[in-house]
Amino acid sequence: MKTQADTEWAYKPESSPGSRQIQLWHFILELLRKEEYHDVIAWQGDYGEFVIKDPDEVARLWGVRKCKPQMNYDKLSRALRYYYNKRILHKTKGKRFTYKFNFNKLVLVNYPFIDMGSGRGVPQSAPPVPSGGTHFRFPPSTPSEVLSSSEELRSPGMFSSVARRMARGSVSDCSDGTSTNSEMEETVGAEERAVGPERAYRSLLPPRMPHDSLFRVYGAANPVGLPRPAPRVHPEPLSPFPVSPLPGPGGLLAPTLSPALSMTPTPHLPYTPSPSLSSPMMGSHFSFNPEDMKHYLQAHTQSVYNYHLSPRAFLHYPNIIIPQPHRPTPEKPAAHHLHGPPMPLSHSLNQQPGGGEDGHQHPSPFKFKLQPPPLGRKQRDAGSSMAASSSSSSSSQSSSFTGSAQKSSSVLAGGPPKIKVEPTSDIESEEEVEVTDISEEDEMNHKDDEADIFTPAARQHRLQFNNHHQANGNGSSLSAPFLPHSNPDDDPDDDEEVFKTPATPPLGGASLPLPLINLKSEPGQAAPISPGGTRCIPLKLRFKRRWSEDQKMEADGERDEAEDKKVRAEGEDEVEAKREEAPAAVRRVNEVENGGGRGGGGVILGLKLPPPPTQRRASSELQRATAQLSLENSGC
DNA sequence: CCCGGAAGCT
DNA sequence: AGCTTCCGGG
Repeated sequence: MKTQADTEWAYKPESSPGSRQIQLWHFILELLRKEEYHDVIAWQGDYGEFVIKDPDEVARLWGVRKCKPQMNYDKLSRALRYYYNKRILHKTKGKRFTYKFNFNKLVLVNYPFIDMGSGRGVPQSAPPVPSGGTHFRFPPSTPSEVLSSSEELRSPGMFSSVARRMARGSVSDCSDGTSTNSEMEETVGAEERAVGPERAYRSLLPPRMPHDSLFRVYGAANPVGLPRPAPRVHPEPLSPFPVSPLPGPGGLLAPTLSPALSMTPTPHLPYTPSPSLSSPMMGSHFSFNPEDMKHYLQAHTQSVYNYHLSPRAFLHYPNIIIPQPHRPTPEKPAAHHLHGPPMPLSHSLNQQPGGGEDGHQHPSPFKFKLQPPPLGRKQRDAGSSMAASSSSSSSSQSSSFTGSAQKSSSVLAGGPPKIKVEPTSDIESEEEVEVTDISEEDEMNHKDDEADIFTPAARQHRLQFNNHHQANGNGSSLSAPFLPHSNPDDDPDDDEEVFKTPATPPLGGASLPLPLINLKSEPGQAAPISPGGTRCIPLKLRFKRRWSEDQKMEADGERDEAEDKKVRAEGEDEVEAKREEAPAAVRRVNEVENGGGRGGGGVILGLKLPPPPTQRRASSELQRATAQLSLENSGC
């Protein structure tokens, strides 16, 4: 077994063996979210894409942080490359010093609140991600990781921890993480606050902004999805992070809401039952009653599942379930299509029914699982992986579920937990052990059974997802997790494959577990809905439709490295047209920017966006701060 | 520049 | 596990 021990390390901030210290990608994120460093590294382009304007500086900073004076871009880039396999990052081909995070659902899901950069200039490319936390990890790709879940990630805790971490200064000292806790430099806080408002606006403005939606959702929804991170606790509205460095085992619920959230008009939070989904079912009579909530949730969940969202995400929250797709419902598919405002869906849930504010501590473990590593790459994977896979088998789930599940079962599910259990059939490795998320498998293989059931469309959908892989970055992955469709943009970046959130738990899970199951089997309870039997299906269909439309419109572009993809399959997808890549123009822009930036140009750039329609503007603030770098130098 | 294998460190 | 170092290759 794997059990916690194995996985723990993942969360552990600094203590874990192996990795605990700050991880490079965390560090990158950290820098990205700070204005001070916009001269050296900044979001740019597609969602999750960033450019290192000053490689040497970034490397230097990294070296400082890790106390590796010898660090240089060559080494740093190697480390970055190392992330390719993990699927945390990938290179944006054609653009120098430009990489892209594979944000996916996972991140969002897990750390929705994070706002990434928030900084002002954050382009759409900026994904909401937690920046500073060390704990925060992407989904694991290995088996062992898969299970990880426990400690921090688990719901509330996770958030809090993340938040805390965010608080800490980025570069700062070289201290190992060991004692990190104490550290905290306030620097961040101050800045952030100041900016707060701006950000907020920023987020509001952009059409697409995924984050926005997320934030909102979360804000509103927090309660919903998670056991609720302490809702009321908001630290400060403006301040992005609460500050507590250490995560306590349990306790900290810091609400780490993203600034955005706070900023956002709260109006919807509380109320707003989510128009979107409301559709048939709850629409009219939605209330915050527990029951309603339950139904609501279920419905969403189902939809989501069908969509291929990762179930895991949902699983995490036994009781509640997930936020669901933010997207407004599909009712109108056409409506602008797009970016529409993210609707609130989740928020509705948020409110926990009944008073729920209180407690909640569900232990749901958040486990993330990632996909198997890159198998594609070369020999290494190939040979070994194959072998391994065969052996794999199931193992698993048992461990994972157990605990948490029990408690909350009643909530949603009511029914028997159906969680699934697939023995991982083919999946490669133990990874699957966990709950076996179907989704993953699907994604990977695209076999999905579940979805198909519902409709062919679904299938397509998935395929598309898979195929896209890199889609343009529409970015939107954020929503993906919760919402399948959120913006038109959102596409799964691709990585969807990679990041999946595994879900967790069991129990409560019962409700969520598998789509198939749910749908079909769920008897009374499950069906939340409405009178007819329509319940989920309709929704699903709608979503799909929408999705399809969106996808087509967007057509993703870049497939860049098809390498990965090739693995998956061949098949049928292809429907959509893929654009070859972002147009040259884009590149040019980038280059220009880059060049300028590095040279001292100082230009920030801001915008550019390749993709579709939405765009955003950029802000021009930048320079301000190089001085701050000095902070870091502290001494090692 | 960028890519990854390989070895080594923690 | 997660880099860090080196390094040959494109």
